[in-house]
Amino acid sequence: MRAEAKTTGKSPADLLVLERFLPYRLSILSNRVSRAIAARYAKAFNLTIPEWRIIAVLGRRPGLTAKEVAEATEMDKVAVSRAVAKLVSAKRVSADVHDDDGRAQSLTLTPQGEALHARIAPIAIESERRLLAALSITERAQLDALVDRLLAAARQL
Amino acid sequence: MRAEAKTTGKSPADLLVLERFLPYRLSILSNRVSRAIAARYAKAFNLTIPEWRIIAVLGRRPGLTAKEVAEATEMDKVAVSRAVAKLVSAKRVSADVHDDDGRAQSLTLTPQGEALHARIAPIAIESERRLLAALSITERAQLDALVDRLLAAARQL
DNA sequence: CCGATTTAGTTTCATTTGTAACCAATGGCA
DNA sequence: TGCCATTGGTTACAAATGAAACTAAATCGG
Repeated sequence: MRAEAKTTGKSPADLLVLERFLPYRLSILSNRVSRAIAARYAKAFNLTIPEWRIIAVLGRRPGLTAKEVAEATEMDKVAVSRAVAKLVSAKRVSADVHDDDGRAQSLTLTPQGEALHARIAPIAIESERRLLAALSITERAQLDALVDRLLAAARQL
Repeated sequence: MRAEAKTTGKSPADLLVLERFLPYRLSILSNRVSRAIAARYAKAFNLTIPEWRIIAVLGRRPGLTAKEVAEATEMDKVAVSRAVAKLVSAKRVSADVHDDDGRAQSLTLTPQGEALHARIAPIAIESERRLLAALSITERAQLDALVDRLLAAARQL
């Protein structure tokens, strides 16, 4: 046992235990979950996570511009641009010049994109269901509320 | 309004709302938090997140091998190898051949590494504190328990 | 209407990350 | 003892990501 002189004995190591550190745990949790889900569609459909997010958003809100997609998915515009390019060349998304802005493009799922969406959405939902199976209904509601609050708090960090 | 024939009217889009999808929200949350914290030390100390994790773990548990560090931080061994290489060349970590295995190395913080740890740990703790300030004590306990359960559940996904 | 500024999206280049192949030391075990 | 499968760690190469510069269309001020 190392002498601690007359201090409190609190060293940084006592205060910061990585395994209990919330940011670290959130990162691990998020990675585990994303990887598990992506594993179920990535190779099979040749689809990356950013691409899938765009499909998901366009499925519900067709006609968004790239900028709007970027806002809705919280991806940056470069990521959106690249993913959209791949989706368009795979004929999963069509990009038409926006009616009243020649720079912007109006993005929509093609029938193939729709079909893909229809196939993957259930897989995603099912994964979420399996994850949440570990919690009771009440706990799910708690979790939901807590995550909302943390998301808001994290925005101001 | 589009006709829905005689089905239930539930399309994948109704079921999967990205903004409410837990895996997506966890990903956003984790990114926001990690970026906010990293912003406070990354440039100032020229330290990446993986490097920081290794420092944090070695601070509490000196003498671990690269493999053990990889397990403790849930990083893969390549990431550990690279980060350790940088840390060693920056003289923040020392790597000595392990006593009873010539392949393995025993990793410890140098005095400089210790000093860095002592400076960053409080920053990290403070960030976590600020994030958790959004929650009551009870809620923090709830969150902790929920995250534990989800981490376990996610492992089996 | 014309030039200056802003905005949508793309491209380029450097860095990071992931996967697989690899090297070297170890631990059976015949 | 001497071979072979395993394990700790690194290297090499490809793909993903991020920051900044860039193009082109739109808006604003005069």
